Amino acid sequence: MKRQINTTLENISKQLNVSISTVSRVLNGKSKKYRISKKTTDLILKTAQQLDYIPNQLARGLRLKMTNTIGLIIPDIANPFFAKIASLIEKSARDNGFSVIVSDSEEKTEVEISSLQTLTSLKIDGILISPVGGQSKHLASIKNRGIPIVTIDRQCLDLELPFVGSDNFKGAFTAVNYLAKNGHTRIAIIQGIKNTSVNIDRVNGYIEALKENNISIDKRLIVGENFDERNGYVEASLLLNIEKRPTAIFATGNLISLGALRAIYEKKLRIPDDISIISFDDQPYSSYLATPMTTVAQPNHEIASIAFRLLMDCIETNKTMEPYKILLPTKLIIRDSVAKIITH
Amino acid sequence: MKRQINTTLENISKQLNVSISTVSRVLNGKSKKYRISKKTTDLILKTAQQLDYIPNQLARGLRLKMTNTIGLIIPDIANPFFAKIASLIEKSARDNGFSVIVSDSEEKTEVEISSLQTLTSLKIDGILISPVGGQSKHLASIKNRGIPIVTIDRQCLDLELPFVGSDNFKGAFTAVNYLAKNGHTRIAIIQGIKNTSVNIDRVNGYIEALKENNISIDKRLIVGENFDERNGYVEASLLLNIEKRPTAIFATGNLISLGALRAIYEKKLRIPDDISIISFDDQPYSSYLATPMTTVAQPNHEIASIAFRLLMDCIETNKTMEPYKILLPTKLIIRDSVAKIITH
DNA sequence: TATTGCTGCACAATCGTTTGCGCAATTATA
DNA sequence: TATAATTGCGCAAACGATTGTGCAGCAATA
Repeated sequence: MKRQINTTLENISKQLNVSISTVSRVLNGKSKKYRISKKTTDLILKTAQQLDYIPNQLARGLRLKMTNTIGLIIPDIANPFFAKIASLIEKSARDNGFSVIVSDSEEKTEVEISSLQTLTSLKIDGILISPVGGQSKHLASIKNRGIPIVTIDRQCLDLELPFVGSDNFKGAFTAVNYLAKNGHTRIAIIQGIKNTSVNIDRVNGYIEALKENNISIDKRLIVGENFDERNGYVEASLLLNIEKRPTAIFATGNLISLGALRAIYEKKLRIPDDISIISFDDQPYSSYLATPMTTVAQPNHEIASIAFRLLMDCIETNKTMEPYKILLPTKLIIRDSVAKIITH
Repeated sequence: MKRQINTTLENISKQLNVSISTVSRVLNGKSKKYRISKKTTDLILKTAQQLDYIPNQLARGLRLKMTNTIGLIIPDIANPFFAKIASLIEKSARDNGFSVIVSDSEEKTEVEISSLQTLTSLKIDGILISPVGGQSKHLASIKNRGIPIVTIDRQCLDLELPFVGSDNFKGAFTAVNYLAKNGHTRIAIIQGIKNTSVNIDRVNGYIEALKENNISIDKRLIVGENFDERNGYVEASLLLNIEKRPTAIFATGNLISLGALRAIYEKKLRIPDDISIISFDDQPYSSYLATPMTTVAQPNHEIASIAFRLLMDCIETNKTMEPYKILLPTKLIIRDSVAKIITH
C-alpha cells in the first residue's frame, strides 16, 4: 500500500533504450566480462547516479539466495556484556558488507525458537547465537537446514556446533583460587541460569578451586538461577542472613554482582571488610565502585571478531562446518574487593 | 551457491495436486474469502506442517512491498543508554511482528549515510534513528523517498522529522539549578557532540540555570566535544588543573561522567568534598559508585515505546507524517555526589 | 431443457534482479 | 569476396510469493 517511487533497473534501461540486463551488468561492474562498450557503461553509470538508484536487495536476495545479512540472537541486549558483543559484531559485519538483525531472546526458549523462525524466513546467510540453553531441537533444525550457525559465549550442550567464548572454567577457577589463597574458606557462588554452558563451567571452576584448596563443598553456598540483577540481590540477601555467613561471594555475571552490591549496602556491610566479592565480567565502572571490584575480564573483542570470522568461513566455504570450539583466556583484574583473611 | 533444501509453496502444491495460489491462500488464512473447501484447507495445512514450511520473506516482501522490518541507527550500541533503548525497541518490534536491523553509526556521518543506504536497499518499512548531527541531506532524502522515519533521543536540527526524546533543556536546567541552589557558582559542563540537539539543549539548560541564579557564564568552564569516556577523562583532567577550579561538574552523558570519575580519582580528589558532580543518564551502577552519583534519569521505556508507536503510525497511515515532537520529562535522582557549599 | 447461481479452484501477471545463451553487426583473416 | 572471429548487447527464465480474474462443474430455478 505504499507509493514509494523507486528507481529500478527497468527505469534506467527505458530511459537509455538498453536492456535491463545490460544495466544490471554495468552496475555490477561486469562491463568487461560482458563486453559492454565504454560509452554505454558510462552512460548507465551516470544515469544511475542521477536517478539515485539503490538496488532492491529483496529481489537480489531472491535471485542470488544470498542476502548479506546475518542474525544475532542474544539473551539480553541491555546487559553490558552482550551490548558490547553486539556492537563489535555489528561493526565487523558492516566492515564486511553485512547487516545484522538483532534479536533479544530474553532468556526464553520460545522467544529463541520464534526468532530463529523469523530469521530463517528472512533468509539470513548465517546465525550467531548465544543460546538460552535447555532444549536444542530448534538449533538442530537450523543446522539440518544447512544454515551456517555459530554459538557465541554459550555452547550448545547436546549438539555439536562451532563455538567461540571465554574459558569460563579456568576463569572461575582462577577467581575462586584467588579467594582461597587469600584465606577465604566460606566462599559462596551466585550462579546464573543453570543449564547454560557458561554457568556450568563457572560452577565447575569454582568447585575445582575449592577442592584444590581442600575446602569442602557446602551446597548451601551454591545458589542462584539467573544472570539478572534481581537474582544477585535476592541470593546475596539470603546468603548474608545465614548463620555462618560466607566471607566471600563469587558472582558469575556483571548484573549479579550489581544486585549483590545492593544487598550488601542495604545491610550496611562493607566491602571487603565485612564481605569480599569477585565478579565475572569487567565493566567500565568496575574501578569506580565504592570499593573498586576485582573482576574476571572476558576478551570481548576477540570473542566477537573470531565468532564473526568463523561464521563467515561457514558461509563462504559451505562445508559441513566442523564444530570448532574456541576457548579464549580470561584475565583476573585485581582491585580492592577481596580481603586477606588471617587464620591462626 | 547454497543448497538449502527449503520447502516452498510449489512443493506443497505439487504434492497435493492443487495450485500454488490455493496453497498460498490457505496458509494466509484466506480460505473462506476464496472459498477453499475445508478438505483442501486441512490437507494443505497438514502437509505444510509436515514439510516444515517457512515462507520466504524476500519473495513476500518483493511482492507485497512490505517487509515487517525496521532499521534502528544509533551512535553507539555499547553505550548503556542506547543499549537499553535498542533492547526496548527490539522487544516492541518483536511483539508487533517486526524485526529490527541494528546499525551503529559510531557518531560518523559517513557511516550513517551508508547505513541508511543499506537499510533502504533492504526495503525496511521504517527507520528509527538517533542522528549523528551536522548534515541532514541524507535524512531529507529518506523523507523524500517516502520512507517513514522518526528520530529518537536526538532531533534533526534543520529538517522537520517526528521526534521522541527527553526534555533535555529542562533536565539540564534542573540539574544545574540544583547545583546552584547548593551554593555552587563555579560549575563546569562537559559537553558531548556539539551539533547534536541533545547537547545543545543540555548546554542551553545549563546556561539558563546559571542566568537564573545570577551566575556569570565562564566560557572556560564549557568544555568537551564527545559523548565518550575519553572525552570525560580528558576534559575533567583539564578542568581540575585550571587555577580556580570548578566546584562542580555537570557531565552531559553517562560515559562522560565515568571518564570524569577516572580523572578525579587519579588526582586523589574526593567526591563531593573536593568536587561535586552530576551526570545525565542514570545507570544501574550509579548508586554503588564510590560516591553514589546524583543523576538525571531519562524515561527510556517511554522513549522507546512511544518512538516505536509513532513509527508504526507513520507506516500504517502513510500520511505525510506531521512532524510530531514529543518531549518526555526527566527526573533528577539525588544521591551523594553534590556538596552543599556554605558561603559567607 | 435452458438459464442462472454458486462452489472450488487454476491461470497468469507481477515484484526487481541475475545470468546463460544467442544473435546481429562489425572487423579481421584468408 | 567469402569465412571466421570479435564486439556489443538483448531475450527470457528463474527466484517464491500474492491476487484479480476466469472458468469449469454442479445444483437450483424457470
